[in-house]
Amino acid sequence: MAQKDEFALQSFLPYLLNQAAEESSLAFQQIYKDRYGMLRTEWRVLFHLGLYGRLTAKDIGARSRMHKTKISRAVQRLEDRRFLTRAPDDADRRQEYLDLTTQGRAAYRDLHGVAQSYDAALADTLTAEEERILRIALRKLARMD
Amino acid sequence: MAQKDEFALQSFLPYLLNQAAEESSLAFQQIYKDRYGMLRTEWRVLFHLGLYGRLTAKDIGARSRMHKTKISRAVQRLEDRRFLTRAPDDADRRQEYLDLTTQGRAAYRDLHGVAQSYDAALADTLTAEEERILRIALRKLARMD
DNA sequence: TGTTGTTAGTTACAAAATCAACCGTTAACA
DNA sequence: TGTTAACGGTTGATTTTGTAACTAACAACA
Repeated sequence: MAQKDEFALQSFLPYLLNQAAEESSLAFQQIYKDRYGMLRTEWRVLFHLGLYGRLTAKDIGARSRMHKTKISRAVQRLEDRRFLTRAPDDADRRQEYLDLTTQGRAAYRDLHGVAQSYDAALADTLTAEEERILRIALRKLARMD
Repeated sequence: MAQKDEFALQSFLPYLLNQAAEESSLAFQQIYKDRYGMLRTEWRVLFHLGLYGRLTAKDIGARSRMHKTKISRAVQRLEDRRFLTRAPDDADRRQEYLDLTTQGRAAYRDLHGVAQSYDAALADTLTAEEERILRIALRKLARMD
């Protein structure tokens, strides 16, 4: 009655995904932390603003699926450190538009470049086919398709 | 002088990996939390013990790459809730062997089964080829190969 | 208008993760 | 042996996150 147990922890997709995610973001995390004292949430907010321009906190939430309290705190910290400014929306005074400052845009450009080469380096550990399929599969799993 | 900027946040591998990891572990997380009041760290420790049998905290750390304080606290909580016991190692009294209790093994078997079908459901959203390549690529990125 | 419900964002408090310092034990080696 | 370093594991202080309740503004509609 030997029970076949091929299902090791290492084949559990959420576990694998987590390990790969952690391992792959470690070095990059160190960079935005060291250079700009940013946390991951802050880096993400900065990235969204750098990429799409003026957004409200809500917009960022919709795109990133970060919880609004996380965004609120990240925006606060980025404002404190002069990476962004808030502009009231007169048409709807519940929300505020967020804009990167000159300093914010500089940080964005810097980190954008780092991310780009970091991504290329990661992809280099894979074959072209693996990379292509990986991106497709991840989009599906993240429900981003 | 239009600068081509194809590098969106959504193509950054660490970001994609994180989103996929979060999205894919959400529902499962709810299960071990609801059924056994476990946190992710605790579930991981339980799983390692269920899968490999008696281990020390250090062994678990080496396999999972969790920080030792996380493991220490997870072990503590699992012991408090009678999912595992500690046995002193007389050959090296710095470390302790950890063993699942009957209750611990039952929880492991239950969650193991859930994980198995959960994994199958996730894989169902992918083609066979995508799944195969995905696992290979993730193993490489997680440096588990 | 006025009441009720919804939305954008913040805040307060509890839960959890991180980091450094720590304790007892073992290893290395003069 | 005696001294110093390294190791396994724990603890405490601080930081970060999660959850819920909150405020202020808007919307819907009687």
